[in-house]
Amino acid sequence: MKFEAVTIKHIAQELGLSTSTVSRALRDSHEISQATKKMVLDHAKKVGFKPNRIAQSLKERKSLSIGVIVCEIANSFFSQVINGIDSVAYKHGYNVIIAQSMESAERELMNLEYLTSSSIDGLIISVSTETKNFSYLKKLHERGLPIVFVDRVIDDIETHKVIADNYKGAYKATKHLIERGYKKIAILSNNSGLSISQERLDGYKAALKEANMPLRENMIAYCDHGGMIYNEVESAMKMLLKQRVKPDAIFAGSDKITTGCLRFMKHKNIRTPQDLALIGFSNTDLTELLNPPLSVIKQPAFEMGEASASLLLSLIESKRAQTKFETRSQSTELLIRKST
Amino acid sequence: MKFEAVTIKHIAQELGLSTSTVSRALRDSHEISQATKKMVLDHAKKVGFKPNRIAQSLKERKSLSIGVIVCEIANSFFSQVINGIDSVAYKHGYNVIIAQSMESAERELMNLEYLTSSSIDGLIISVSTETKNFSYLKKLHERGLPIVFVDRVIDDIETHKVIADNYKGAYKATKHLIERGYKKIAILSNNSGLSISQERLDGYKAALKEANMPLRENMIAYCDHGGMIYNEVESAMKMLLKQRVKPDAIFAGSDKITTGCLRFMKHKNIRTPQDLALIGFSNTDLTELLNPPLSVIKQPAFEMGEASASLLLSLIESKRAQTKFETRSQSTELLIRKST
DNA sequence: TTTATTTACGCAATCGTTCCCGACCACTCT
DNA sequence: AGAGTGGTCGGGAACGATTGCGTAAATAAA
Repeated sequence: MKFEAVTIKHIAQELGLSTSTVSRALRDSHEISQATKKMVLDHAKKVGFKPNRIAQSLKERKSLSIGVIVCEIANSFFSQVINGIDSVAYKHGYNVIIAQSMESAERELMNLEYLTSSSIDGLIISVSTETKNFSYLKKLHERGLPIVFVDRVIDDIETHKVIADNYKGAYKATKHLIERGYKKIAILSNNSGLSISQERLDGYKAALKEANMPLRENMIAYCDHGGMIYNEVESAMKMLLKQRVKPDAIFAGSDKITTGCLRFMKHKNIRTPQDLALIGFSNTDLTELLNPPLSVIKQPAFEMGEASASLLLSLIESKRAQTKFETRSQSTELLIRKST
Repeated sequence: MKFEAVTIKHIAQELGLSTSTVSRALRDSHEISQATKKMVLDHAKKVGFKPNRIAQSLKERKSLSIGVIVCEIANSFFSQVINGIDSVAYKHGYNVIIAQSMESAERELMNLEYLTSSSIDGLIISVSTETKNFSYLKKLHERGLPIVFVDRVIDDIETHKVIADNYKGAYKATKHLIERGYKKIAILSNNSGLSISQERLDGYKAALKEANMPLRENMIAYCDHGGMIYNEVESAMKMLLKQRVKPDAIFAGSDKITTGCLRFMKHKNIRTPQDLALIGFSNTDLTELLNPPLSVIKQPAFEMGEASASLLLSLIESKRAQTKFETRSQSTELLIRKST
């Protein structure tokens, strides 16, 4: 079934004008008389004319849409980021096309190929945990596609990046645990290949070092898919708890890892914080309602989305190729509650 | 800055062929020799040719993208719905363009106008709480735009609809409360203009009636924006608790109302379920980790997204105008935990 | 009155693909 | 030998909107 739209050509015919005149009248060109303009505008309104954006895109060589690739929409952090992106894009008349990688490099690549076949003017991406090969992304960037990284960035590609201050966030969380008197602090990190994982790990290490506490390698565990699969968290936790020296506190490196961890403790009847304290990165607005209310590091997700959209739009709308790029690091918030 | 793409014309020139031949070779037409096909395909691959989807859209009069309008992405129910939509759309080579109404009818209309200016082939929408005037939507539908409603439907418009079995869900929840011995069951409903609100209210009433319990009008309160604003929930709750006969149980009509309600109780130090029981519609996967673990009615959000996308695609791809439409009602799940 | 300038509009090309017509060649069949 | 038949390919017109250029009429300047 077809959706018959009214075009400029219809208006031209019905009014006995040329398409050029109609087009110019609609765009309020100075070379069209007031009388004609009014006639065209009135008629356009009457028949409900809406310019065909596809045709405009083809002509203008831009689509007024931006692509967004995240691992998963149904993740509080990313949905908030998208919300921020959308709010800025909407204001500037851009569409947001969303694709999910589901933490799969293959799917990410397919989304990338699909989105970039001239249907987006720019891209905001948070790479998947699996992504090891950036060549396609790099090629796109070299060929001039405006790209902004958010959260999970790729150092090799020089462009705008928007991140949370992961180092400081992790540092603050770890320091908080130390101040609370915990001695054996384990970290449940996201995939080690991710920029955020490294930064958070560094923050963790720095806090330990500052307190002259030993850095034990067996206190570091990884969830390669960021906790998207619960099993991953479960086995990592089991591994940590099997050690001779068991941790007395856990620092979790992502939203899903944090809640997964809490879920694990609940299943195993591990009391929090008496048996094991827990703090982690998380952006759900439900943390204070949890049992126990979770101490968390919260990222300014919405603001990060806004920032990346602004930066992307500035890239898209700048006339010449940019050479100066910025990395915006936004500060995290430490919310101390009952779990530590 | 511009992203210079390689076109069919470039390939034609470099190979000394016409654009028609190249186009046909790429589309594996029978009227092109194997030799030429191979040559074109190889060269296309070498130079990284990707057909310009905008041009294809213009020519084919379809964009291979579907629009989705929901009130808010950062809402667990809707993000799961979108996830379901995306999974089906992706498989069929469609893009998903997401817009948020933020429960504002005005914004919904703007999104609608924008998306439908020939840039989407079909629409999946869950109307905003504010939407009272469906005329624009109706006009679009009459003009042939394939539309599928999900969750919040409009009865007046005849098309496919995907909903949860709200009546039964609410009935089950209320009945559960009754069986637990609660006598004064209040309902905190979403905006009364919404289809889902009516259905849920009806389920609630039916359960009361079946148990020969009185239906008290002052046990019914509304949150006009579905709990998106916490204040709304707060004042509704205050109103309910100010009554001479105070409720001993609350049935909350949406995700945000449910958690908002729990938040309110926590702030006011109202113990759950001793002072006041709570059950509600919710789709966060954190409910069992809450304090107390929440009894909830869970909707098959992902599946609802899948279903609406399938139905929409069948509408889009059907040759002639459909006249027979279905309303898929998917059953909800009652998860009994500690809050009741 | 003649020339210069403005005003107001139309023609046609363009964006990248697709596809309807032909056209041309090499065969095959009467 | 002439007509018919496939097999391959190119020309060119779409799709809908934009825009440089050309030009007629209207007006101003000389």
